[in-house]
Amino acid sequence: MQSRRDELVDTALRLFYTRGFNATGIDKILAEAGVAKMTLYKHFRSKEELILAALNRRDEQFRNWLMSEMEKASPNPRERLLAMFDALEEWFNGRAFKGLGFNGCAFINAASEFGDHQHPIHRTAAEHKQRIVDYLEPLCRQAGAEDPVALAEQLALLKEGAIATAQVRGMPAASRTAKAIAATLIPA
Amino acid sequence: MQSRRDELVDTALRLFYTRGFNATGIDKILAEAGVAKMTLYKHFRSKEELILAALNRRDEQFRNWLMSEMEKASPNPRERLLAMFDALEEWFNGRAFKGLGFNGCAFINAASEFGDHQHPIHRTAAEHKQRIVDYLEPLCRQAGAEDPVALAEQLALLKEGAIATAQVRGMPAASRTAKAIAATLIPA
DNA sequence: AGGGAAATAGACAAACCTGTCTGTATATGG
DNA sequence: CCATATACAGACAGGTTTGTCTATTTCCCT
Repeated sequence: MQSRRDELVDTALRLFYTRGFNATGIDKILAEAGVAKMTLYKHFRSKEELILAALNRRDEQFRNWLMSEMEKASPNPRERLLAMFDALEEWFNGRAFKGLGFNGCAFINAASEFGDHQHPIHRTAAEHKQRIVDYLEPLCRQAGAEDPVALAEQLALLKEGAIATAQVRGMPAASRTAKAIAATLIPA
Repeated sequence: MQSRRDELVDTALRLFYTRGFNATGIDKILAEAGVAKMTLYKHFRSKEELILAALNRRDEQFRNWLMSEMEKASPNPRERLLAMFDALEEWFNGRAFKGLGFNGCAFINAASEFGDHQHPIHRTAAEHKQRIVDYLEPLCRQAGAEDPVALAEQLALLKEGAIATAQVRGMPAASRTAKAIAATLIPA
């Protein structure tokens, strides 16, 4: 059973993700969550804190999803890394998160709306991206990469490129473009 | 000499780019441009039309800059394509557009704030990205690519990945990661 | 069953938003 | 040099925003 706080964070995440952070008012979140305003301000000091909570939820949700997709695809490190791009395509096609169509990366979106790199929201976005790289690196090592750190950065960059391309141009197949490149980079 | 309309569009572009579209109010643009409100609404029917004008200006400005950087780097197609990533690094380090620090890609930002793919602003962003691909393709052909269309898509995806990485993680060196990959894709 | 914590509805303040309107001033071209 | 177009300042309407406050109700635990 979900606490009021959790319902608030879930609804906020959904609305922030689908309609933007600045464009989503507190009142809309409250109405959709069926929660009173004072309840929100008892759990969070401000809208900014709610955004941070929503992004932290998304970080957990997204990385859990991505890792489990990769890990269930194959025990082989190379195949696992390549499976990331198959997972992306599922996401781009709206099949990854129930009730949450693809609207780009929540963290790229957040970093774009809160451009100042010192801003807590921007920093949270940067941390998420770093965690993805940190997850890829040992896999790159296991796959026999000469420079696993560099390869992890390359694969992460391909992932970002696929996301941006899929979102802006409405091109879910960008995942395949990225996968084809990745296949040439990961040792056989 | 610049018309009032041009001053409006320039100021709007600068503020939209550095502080976001929804977060930037009409009044702030008017104050910074030193223009009266009625002048704005004589030239544009709404804020949305001003955003579209600003993005069209940016499309022209950005592609002119990118193409001239590439073309002055080398007459050789392969070198020209690789020079794109050197240009990106200049941009990431804030040296590309006078008085306009790097804040990600204005079109990725726009597509993220106006997520609906049917929205005129989102469409304008998609068109810009397509024009970049259309510029790369003949160069890929001249460089001797087996499948120039596919290579153009790959290079464009690397560009997007570098931009997103540079912005979210504050990592201008992402351009070099992308360039290293590009060098393996373009025939020697 | 009763006491305390938590959630509720709804009003409110103060600031902001976009877009309209009025009346005045400036500048340019014939 | 005057007529016309353009831009000006500033008020205004009507709606939205975040965050605070009060007074009431609901729920849970012992």
